[in-house]
Amino acid sequence: MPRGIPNPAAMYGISPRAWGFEVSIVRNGTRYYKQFGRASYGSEEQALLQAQDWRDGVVRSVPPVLRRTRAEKLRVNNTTGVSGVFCQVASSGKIRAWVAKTYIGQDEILRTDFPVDAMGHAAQALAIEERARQLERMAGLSRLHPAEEAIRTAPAACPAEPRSPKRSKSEIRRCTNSSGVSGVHFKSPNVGHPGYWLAITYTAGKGSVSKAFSIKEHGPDTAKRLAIAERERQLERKLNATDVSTLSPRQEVRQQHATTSEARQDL
DNA sequence: CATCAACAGAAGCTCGGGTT
DNA sequence: AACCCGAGCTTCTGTTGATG
Repeated sequence: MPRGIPNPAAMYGISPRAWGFEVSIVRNGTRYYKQFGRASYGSEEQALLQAQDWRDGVVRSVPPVLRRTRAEKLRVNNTTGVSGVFCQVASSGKIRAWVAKTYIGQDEILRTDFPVDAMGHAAQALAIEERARQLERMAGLSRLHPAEEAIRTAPAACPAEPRSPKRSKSEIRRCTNSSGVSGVHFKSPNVGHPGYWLAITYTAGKGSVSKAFSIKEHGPDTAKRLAIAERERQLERKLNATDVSTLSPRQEVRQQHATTSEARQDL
């Protein structure tokens, strides 16, 4: 999708990525973003559904600013101190008129001139008053994406399709995984060796723990089963040890980020 | 000119698999 | 069992072009 052209409604704020989908929506200078990987949610469909759910939550909980609020905000190039009011200067440098101008819509732009010749010093005050009247006619919220309003005003319906919970990184099975279970692989040190199944789990800052189950001792099926069970125990120990008090500053920031994201989702 | 959607990619974490 | 490297995945920030 070329830049500047809005996505179709279903994909509002959502960009497809090689690994899944990314949601990115900006409200009043704050960017709300979250990524939904295929691997984390089980399938492309689940990743998209959950991306849409999260986006809808953001759109509902953070509405655009009022059009009037936006119109009243002073731009850096404003020279009069009142938004929508400016003076028209003649080529001689003399102020010709004070003007009140308000953009109501594409086919309705309000504009009233107050010539200084006819009205004298009152022209400026009259223009400011006129601008206030013009703003009275400006209603509603800022228009953003064509789909924004429909999403915001639609009731948050119960999803027809069930949502699968997000998996932790440790639970994600890479496309290169050969065993079918993340963190469990078959090892064969050399040609003559019958090999063994290895359960291995990495923990940031602590390195990895691993345990091997020899084919010679347990047989291929039992060794694999034991490795899978060991991997589950390793994950359990890892999750139990991941207490907030033990997190590194960076991890803590991430944890807080995730929490605020979820809180937003609950709004 | 500010704000937004859409896009792009760097950086860091984690895992798989080979090797010792 | 441990180490190492390359690659997958996530997080986060920067850029571009449209719009009002």
